[in-house]
Amino acid sequence: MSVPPGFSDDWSEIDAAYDQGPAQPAPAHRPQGGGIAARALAARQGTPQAAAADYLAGLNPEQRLAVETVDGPVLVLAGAGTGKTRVLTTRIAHILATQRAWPSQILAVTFTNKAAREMKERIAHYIGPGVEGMAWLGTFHSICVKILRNHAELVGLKSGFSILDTDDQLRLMKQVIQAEGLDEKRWTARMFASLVDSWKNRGLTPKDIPEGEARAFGNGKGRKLYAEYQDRLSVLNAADFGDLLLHCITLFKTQPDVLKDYQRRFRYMLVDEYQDTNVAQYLWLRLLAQGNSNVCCVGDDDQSIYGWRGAEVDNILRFEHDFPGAVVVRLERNYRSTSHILGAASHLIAHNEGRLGKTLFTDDKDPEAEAVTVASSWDSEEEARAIGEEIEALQSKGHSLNQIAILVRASFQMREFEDRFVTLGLNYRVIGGPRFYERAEIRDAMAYFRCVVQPADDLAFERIVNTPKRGLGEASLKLVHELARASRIPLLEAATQLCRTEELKPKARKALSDLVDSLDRWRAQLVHMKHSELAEIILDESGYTEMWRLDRSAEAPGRLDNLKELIRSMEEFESLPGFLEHIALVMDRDTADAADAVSIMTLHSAKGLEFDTVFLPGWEEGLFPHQRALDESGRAGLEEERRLAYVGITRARKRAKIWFASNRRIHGSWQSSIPSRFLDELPERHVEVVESSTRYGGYSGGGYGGGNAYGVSRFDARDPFQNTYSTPGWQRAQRAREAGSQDHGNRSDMRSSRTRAQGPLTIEGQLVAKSVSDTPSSFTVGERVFHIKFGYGRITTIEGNKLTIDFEKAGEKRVIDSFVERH
DNA sequence: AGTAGAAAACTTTTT
DNA sequence: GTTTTCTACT
Repeated sequence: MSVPPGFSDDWSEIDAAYDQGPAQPAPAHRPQGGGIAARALAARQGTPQAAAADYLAGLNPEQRLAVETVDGPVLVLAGAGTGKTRVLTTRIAHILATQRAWPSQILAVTFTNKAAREMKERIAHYIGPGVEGMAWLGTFHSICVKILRNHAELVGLKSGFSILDTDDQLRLMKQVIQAEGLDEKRWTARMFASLVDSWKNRGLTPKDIPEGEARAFGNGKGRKLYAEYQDRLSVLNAADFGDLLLHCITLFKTQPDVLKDYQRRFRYMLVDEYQDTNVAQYLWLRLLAQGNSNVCCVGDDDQSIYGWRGAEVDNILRFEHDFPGAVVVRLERNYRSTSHILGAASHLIAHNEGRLGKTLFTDDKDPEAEAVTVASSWDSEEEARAIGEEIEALQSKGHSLNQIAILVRASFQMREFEDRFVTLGLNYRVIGGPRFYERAEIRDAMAYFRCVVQPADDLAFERIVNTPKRGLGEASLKLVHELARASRIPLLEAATQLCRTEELKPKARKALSDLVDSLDRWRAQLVHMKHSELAEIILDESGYTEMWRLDRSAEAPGRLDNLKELIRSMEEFESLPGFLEHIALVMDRDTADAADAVSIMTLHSAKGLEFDTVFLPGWEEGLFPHQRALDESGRAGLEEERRLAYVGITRARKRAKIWFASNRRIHGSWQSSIPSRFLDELPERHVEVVESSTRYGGYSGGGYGGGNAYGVSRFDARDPFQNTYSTPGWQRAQRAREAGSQDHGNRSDMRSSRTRAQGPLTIEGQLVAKSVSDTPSSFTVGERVFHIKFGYGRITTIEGNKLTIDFEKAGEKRVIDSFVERH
């Protein structure tokens, strides 16, 4: 297999640059005109500082130190909004302008494609089109792929290896588990996948994993399964995400020459979001940095939110130890947010232990600055409604929707906002969300392409062999599999051979040989046909497009659109292999949406962004902090959730608006909720508790005998470092919850005295919606009741507080007793 | 072989 | 509430 086009070119160009070697690149090669590099060059005879002032101007002393300390290890602790990206990009500009290295000799690593793209754009500002020479600016994964493509054979792969997505990965693991004769229900592929992932994140190959962990899975067969899986991958000439790093590390460890080559190549290394690196990434960097130690890591321990996928905050905490003589620069001057927002965020994050500790400050002294607000609502629906209203109000005051974001903890929260905004006709865009490439139709299409490009890609073949339906069922496929296994050949090869025999039923044989022939034909066309055209032909001739055209379901047209979009985006690439790689690594599609729209996204995907106004809904115990984080990771989990909260608040420039709802639907049933403990951890002087306009919320409360669940006293003066579980507000909230369940029996009567739309009572609201109850309902079978949505009906069955009602108009429904009234 | 209907499982975050 | 997976039927 040859090197896919697009790589070989890069490589020779880089080699050329590399061979020319150090410090004095010929001026002729410099980007034409404009950039600072040229100007710096011109000013070279004069004082370097004068020339430097161009791009160094406007940096504060700390930033400047971070930029100018180019030799030796540097750790930049950059708090939120302190100009982190600016430092990184200026530093690169500085290295280039001072002729210390060629663009191709700088390794700049980010985590997301977005970050890489952004960095590239910003560097282009300084050096013009010369950025294109920065071949080694990218995500960890994309850089690893680039390296592996050139040395694949040394780690048991061929250069054209394919990169598996999670879907393929799971199917392959399932096969491995089955082959071992294990119960797939007891040992699911999903469990195995996360286990393997965690091993790979720690840089462990099958032989390295601790015996205990190896034994814990699959009746003690963990290690064997892992080895088996890796074997299958290498037979398939494929790598999963974790492999990209792992193989790279193996390569560096086993091939000193190769490592040395890269060590010399990368004269300067920069790592963004260092707090998110996992052990494997750390090892990788360590190996490269052994050459020269010109490593600059930028990060913020307070924004480490990816511990669940193997990120080691420890990497950043340990930096000085790992890289002796490291210069540590703290960036604490915040240029983004008002002092209220900073005050709230800093006070919150101060509740975490085990942080390097930074104190953000700002010069912003705007007397008009708005305090961070905390508001409450009856339920999540009303939360969406109220936030929608606030956004409309902002809009009518001339605020741009692009400057407004809603940041949620979990993606299921997004739907309610979408629903509401659709009703309001408010423009919104969901960022993150289900990825384009993850959609079934895109995957199917990609599987076709993969089969054409990589005949040995069994997983792709399996995916499309009977999509669309060709009458190739289990029985036929079993034969193909058996032959493939027996002769150690790829499935496609086995299928081809099988078609020449009489083993298959005539119908199946015809179908299979048609497919095989088509694949061969397309492969032949690959050479001389434009890849986007060929792609269209493949989808048409395979009957795949037809399949969706005939599909009468609501999604079908959208899927066809997606396929068109896929073909269209293909045109931007030189070749089919190049495109396949792009899809595997760059999961997000560019939504350069110009339209004015509110952004809706998760807190995780909001990292690195900023908005004038940020809405933070769903600050409730169990949701945020998320129950699972607490259950699985205890205190560390809580601290990570708190960092997430910190990230959320610090996204705001001018306004941060926190919300919580008293009731939320989780897993389909209503659950009452109590306010997040993080609310207790906000400092009173920067926070304003807002009276909910609709008065459902439990926040300011009142009226309920014996005190209010979480009102007034939430911000009682107290020691800020006290254990959060014992804060007055937290305890009170818990007491209120207990009181609530005891009183539960009474409340249907209270409830029936009013309709839902009028009730101002706050605590009652919390109780009403409790759907899980062993207290018997006060209703009786046969009673005639009224439901706000379904109208009148008669109760046929009662189970606890769940009623089955035969409605006159709506038919039989199961509803919670609190939503009906006697009639 | 394929489909329809029902039960079961699953819902944190993602390169 | 939704999606996936299994089972039973055509």
